[in-house]
Amino acid sequence: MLDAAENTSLLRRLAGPSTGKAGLAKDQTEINRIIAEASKGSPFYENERKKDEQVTRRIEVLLKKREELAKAADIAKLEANAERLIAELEATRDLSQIICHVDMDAFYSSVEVLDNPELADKAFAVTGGGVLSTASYEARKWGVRSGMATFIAKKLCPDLICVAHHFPRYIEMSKAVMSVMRKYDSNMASWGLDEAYLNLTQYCAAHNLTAEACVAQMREEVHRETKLTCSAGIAPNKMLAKICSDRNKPNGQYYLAPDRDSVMTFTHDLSIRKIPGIGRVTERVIESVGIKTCGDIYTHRAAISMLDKELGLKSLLRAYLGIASNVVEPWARESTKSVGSERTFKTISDTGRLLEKLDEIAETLESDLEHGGWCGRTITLRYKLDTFQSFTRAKTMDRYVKSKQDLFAVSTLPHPRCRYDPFHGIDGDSRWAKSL
DNA sequence: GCGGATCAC
DNA sequence: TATGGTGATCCGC
Ligand SMILES: Nc1ccn([C@H]2C[C@H](O)[C@@H](COP(=O)(O)OP(=O)(O)OP(=O)(O)O)O2)c(=O)n1
Ligand SMILES: [Mg+2]
Repeated sequence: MLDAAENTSLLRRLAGPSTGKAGLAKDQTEINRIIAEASKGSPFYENERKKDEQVTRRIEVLLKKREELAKAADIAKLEANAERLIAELEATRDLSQIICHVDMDAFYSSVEVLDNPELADKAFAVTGGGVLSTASYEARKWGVRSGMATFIAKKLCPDLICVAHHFPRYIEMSKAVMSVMRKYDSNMASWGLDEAYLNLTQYCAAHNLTAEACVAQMREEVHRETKLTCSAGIAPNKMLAKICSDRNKPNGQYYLAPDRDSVMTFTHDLSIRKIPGIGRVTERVIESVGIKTCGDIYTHRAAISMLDKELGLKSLLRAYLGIASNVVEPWARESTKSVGSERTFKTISDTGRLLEKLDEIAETLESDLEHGGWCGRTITLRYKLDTFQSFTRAKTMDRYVKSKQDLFAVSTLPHPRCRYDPFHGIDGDSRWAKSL
């Protein structure tokens, strides 16, 4: 039995991020109802429900602790602690750099339209492995989202067209986009296939351009060269720029002026969920102590100060102040810490066949390691049951390894939790420290 | 160092 | 007839 609050949080978990934007063909309550209806009783749904309950327990413990600590709390002292940190952070505020975050619009979908113009303005999604990678903006009007199971998306939008993904094409188009943008900052940092951060300070100065004109020009050039549209945010640091790039999506840009007042006004009513790193679970936890917006962080600074370890006072204050890193650096090979390969497959209960499957996955990983020139010391095996529960077993070797043979060392570790359960999926995998 | 949880695309 | 793949980080032990 779910009480009303738990039910709400579970529905939100299942529905994924709602746009919050106008133009929904169905209202969000109706969307949630259809998703719950379609999911109910499935092993996936049950697993999500259990995880959601765990979070509920975690919140209960947190609130109890707050109650306990509040009895003996010296509010003035707690607030002073927060104020001290605020002053410390404020001293590091740097508004001198023009940071831009660019995010391609419905990236995989847009590439599919290039290759099949029939899809333009249609409700369609890019699928693989039973879930959607992304959906066209037409499809999003029906509540269809990234990460959603294909069969649920079809219930929300019966006319949804499903297209299988074409990764090599996305990689190719990503390269084309990135090479246009890199002309504006040779230190550009790409994030995934469809996002990038740039520091435009130098370019703007050298070409006597305002930040907004510079970004408009860059987006125009990207479109001319690739026929793809993107959205951009311009702000004094990476966190703010990323949030801004979402404001005028699709095919738009948003400029946040580099002065303290503009930044503080911007963050004041900003939902904490917009902060990169604050996802659905953290949002729920923070909301439970009365914080919904970045402005609320200041109001509740004493409580957060008290629950510093659980909530992270410093990082929340940074969100409140709109202070974050403005360093933009290109990807460096040394920053890679792990390389892995995983597959989900139909349930296998037979140990022999399971080991065969693990062999295939290890083979894939071995090949990826070879091509990338990687090796590593810690090997992690991840496996998932048909209940969707997943576990990991890791082993650190006394030398760096890369062969399939060596990867298998981890397969002989005991797996006490799954002895009597059929496997659903296994992830052969490994984590790294060093390149060859 | 290990395992679980969370997050991002 | 049905819920992906890759990589990173943080916390408590
Ligand atoms: N759970 C997810 C999220 C995203 N992607 C892929 C498909 C997207 O096209 C691409 C970029 O992710 P975005 O979050 O930027 O989403 P889109 O670019 O599709 O749409 P938007 O216009 O909202 O940026 O990454 C994925 O495979 N699985
Ligand atoms: Mg995008």
